[in-house]
Amino acid sequence: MSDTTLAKGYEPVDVEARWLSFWAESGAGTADPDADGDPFSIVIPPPNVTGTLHMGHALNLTVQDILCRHMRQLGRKVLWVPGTDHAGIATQNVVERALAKEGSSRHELGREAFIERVWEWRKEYGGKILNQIRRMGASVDWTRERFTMDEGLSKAVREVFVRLYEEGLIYKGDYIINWCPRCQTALADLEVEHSPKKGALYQLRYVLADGSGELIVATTRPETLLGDTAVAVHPEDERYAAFVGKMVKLPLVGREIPVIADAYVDREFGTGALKVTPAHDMNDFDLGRRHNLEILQVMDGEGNMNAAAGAAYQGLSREACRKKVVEDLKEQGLLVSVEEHDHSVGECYRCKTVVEPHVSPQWFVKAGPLAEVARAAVETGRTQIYPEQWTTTYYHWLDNIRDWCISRQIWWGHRIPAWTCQACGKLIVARQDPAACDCGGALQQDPDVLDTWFSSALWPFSTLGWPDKTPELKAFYPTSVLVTAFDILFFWVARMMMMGLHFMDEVPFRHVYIHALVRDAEGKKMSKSTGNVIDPLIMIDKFGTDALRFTLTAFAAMGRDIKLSEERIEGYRHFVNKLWNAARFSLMNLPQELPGVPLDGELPLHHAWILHRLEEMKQATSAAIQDYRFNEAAQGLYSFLWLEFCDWYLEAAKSDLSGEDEAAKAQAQQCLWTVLSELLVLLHPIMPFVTQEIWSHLPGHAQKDISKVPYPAARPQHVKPQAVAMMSLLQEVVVSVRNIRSELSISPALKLDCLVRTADPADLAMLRDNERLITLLARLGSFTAGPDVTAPKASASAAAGGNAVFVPLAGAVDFDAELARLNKELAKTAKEAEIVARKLANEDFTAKAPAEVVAKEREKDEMLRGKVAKLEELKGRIETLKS
RNA sequence: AGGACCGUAGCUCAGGGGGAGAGCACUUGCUUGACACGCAAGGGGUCAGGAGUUCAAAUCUCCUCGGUCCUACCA
Repeated sequence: MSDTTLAKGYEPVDVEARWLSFWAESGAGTADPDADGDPFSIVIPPPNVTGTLHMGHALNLTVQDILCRHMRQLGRKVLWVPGTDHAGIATQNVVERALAKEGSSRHELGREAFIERVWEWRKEYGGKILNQIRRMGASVDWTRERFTMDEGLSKAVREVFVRLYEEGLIYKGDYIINWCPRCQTALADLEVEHSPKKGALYQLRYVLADGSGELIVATTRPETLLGDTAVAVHPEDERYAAFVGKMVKLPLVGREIPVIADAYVDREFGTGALKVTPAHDMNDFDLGRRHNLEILQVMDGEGNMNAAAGAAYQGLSREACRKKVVEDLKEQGLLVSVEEHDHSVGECYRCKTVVEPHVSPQWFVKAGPLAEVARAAVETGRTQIYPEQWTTTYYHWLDNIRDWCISRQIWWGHRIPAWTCQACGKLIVARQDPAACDCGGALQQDPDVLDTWFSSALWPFSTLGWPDKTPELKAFYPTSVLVTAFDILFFWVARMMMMGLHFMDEVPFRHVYIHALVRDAEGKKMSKSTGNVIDPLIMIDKFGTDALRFTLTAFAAMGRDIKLSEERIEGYRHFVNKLWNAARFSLMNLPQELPGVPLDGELPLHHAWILHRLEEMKQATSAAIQDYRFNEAAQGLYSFLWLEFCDWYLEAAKSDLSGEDEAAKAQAQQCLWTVLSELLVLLHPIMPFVTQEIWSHLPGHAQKDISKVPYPAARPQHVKPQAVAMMSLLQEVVVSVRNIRSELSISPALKLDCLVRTADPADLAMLRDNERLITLLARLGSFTAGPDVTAPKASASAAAGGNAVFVPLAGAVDFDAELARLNKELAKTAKEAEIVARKLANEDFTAKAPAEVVAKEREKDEMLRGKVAKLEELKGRIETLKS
């Protein structure tokens, strides 16, 4: 497989396809519960089966994959469970739309045939998203893929439902819930989205039945007056004290309803008198229960007025009814005023229809006791949330939690395991479908299904086989970390916490990592309707998976949203290509058989320096990934590869690789191979494909699958911080020559000479040792360093540290240009020197600041003084020459 | 109403008590033996504003202004 030539540019398409099938065949992600090593496990946030991959998924998958791949490198036993969610309402809507196109409907098909149809749909489209997960390079365990409607997971759902019912934590009752008249189903509070709407505030006249006065009430929904069963005022409101206990005549209807007193009423709002419609308003419902008011429904499930609304209004839609009611009131002189009023209106999160509060028999989970435990688990640190700021949000939601409505009047989902006896009316909740009631009566199963999030809440343990006692459950629960975006913190994370703690007696995950939301370049949330979606697959086809993954990683700073644009991904493709070309160059200079030179003892500066920096990168990269600082890992590797490895090390190594010194050449090959190999392993979790492709061409590796290569061990003998200081002096000398060349417009082709005068023995030794290197990097004809180097008359000069750098110029020197150049550098350096000097002059600083800070400042002071002095001297020299 | 986050180079953003950074864009010069998806050298900042804590503040605290988002309520 080893091959020393690579194509000139990196072409991701073939490479990715090749390694995807390689990893699929080798079962790269397959976990072994009995293997050695500390377990590390993640369950994927299951995307909707019928959905397609969006950028949020792409980021989510990238983060999880980096963690999993890195943990494998560290020798952990890793399980990453993939899967999908049945997304009840959303999926049912999609299939219903398809049916509508065919001129059919679910009612025409009937329940069983419809469900059959959804399964077919799932079979056809459910594979799409899984394939997209594959394309992202996600190293999940495909042998353990799950779907929320699988047999095993359905069993878990039923077990949980029955147990919660037996424990009194699930109950059924007639309550007011959010109802979507279009989807024809109940919605949980969370599934209602509020958006501000322009509306009107109507003031209506309610006349006392005994004719002794009138009350003006304010309302935004005049049509609901048909269902009013009281008028409420604040008990301490003097304006209305006399009215309490009396009856008023309901306008248009004529029914007499009581005036009640309740502290809920806000005296400041409107007129301070509130019409009470228990059947059609959440707060009125509570009010009605407190005062034993009749619950009068005047609307049906489709949002149309029913018989109870009266003959004049029956059959009208809620919108039409409002118009007619207002007209009728106006006619009768009962409409006092109409003013504009902005308020927020609840909409169905799936279809955006205005939600109608609706009283109906529903199933609820008593959330309080579960929430308390879920809160405590985070408080005591059993589960940690990253970034930490989200814990406040998590607490706040749990502290104000209301019972969770879990029944949905749709067909696609887990059917509620409850039966009512047609004979005696007994309610049976059971694990196994019962045949008949004890009384012998026939049973009818509850037609409703469960909220999709009910099954999602069990995901961390249901996917591992619960309620059976499986090896997976034993080895991998609790999972290590949950990776998700904040928008499902309540929907999903909090509920998994509740269920996991209740049924497993242990948190579902040790950590929760909340990552960014991916937005468009303007910071708007990407959505199909706005048309600002960037399709990850199109980006993958265009720039490659690695470029996309690296982009997302580099921008994935904790607690921040990502503004993504195509140009950015394109930019990181250049980085992938840079790596490719660095490898290409390396391979051109590496033999098939590694020389096997040991890299110890005193090494030439550039080798010692890059090996030291590599040690730092190894330490920093792993630490950053384990702390969820993915952007730091990516940015560190980016600048190491580009600005250090490519710009300096490879250039420096050219002097060895193309030279005649065979020993130096062999040593350089060994060092280059070592750094490149380990760098590939470091980059692999972020960019699996390109690193694998290069790896497969590199000689000397028995393990051809880079995903199986352990993280490189630390080499303490290569930690040499002095090498960094020496290398930066070398760089400073080289840069100063390049600067002279550039600013004095000297052709790059022209070889210059360079002389350095230095009083420092260590600097001198280094400069002399690296003559060949400096000559190459600065494109010199000759290089001389010494303690008493004299400056040729016609020469440009610069300061490198406290050393003088001279570049003799063949022709006439432009003294003015040279002076300007030196002055610029002097001004910059003098400014820095002054800041440091001022600091050191401050006695408080030298007395109170930590010793190492003061020492560092003194060192800096010395260096800057030296440089300033040198620049002044050089400047003086030019001035003398000029005159 | 309550809460969270953000304001740093033209743009997008890192950093988070001790030398103001990156990418892109910009200027200049380059067929330098992997790379023009490139190389080299540059220009560019009141770290939103104000006050405080500190020997030292872009960084911590408070206030003001501007922006984003979440939760709740809105008869």
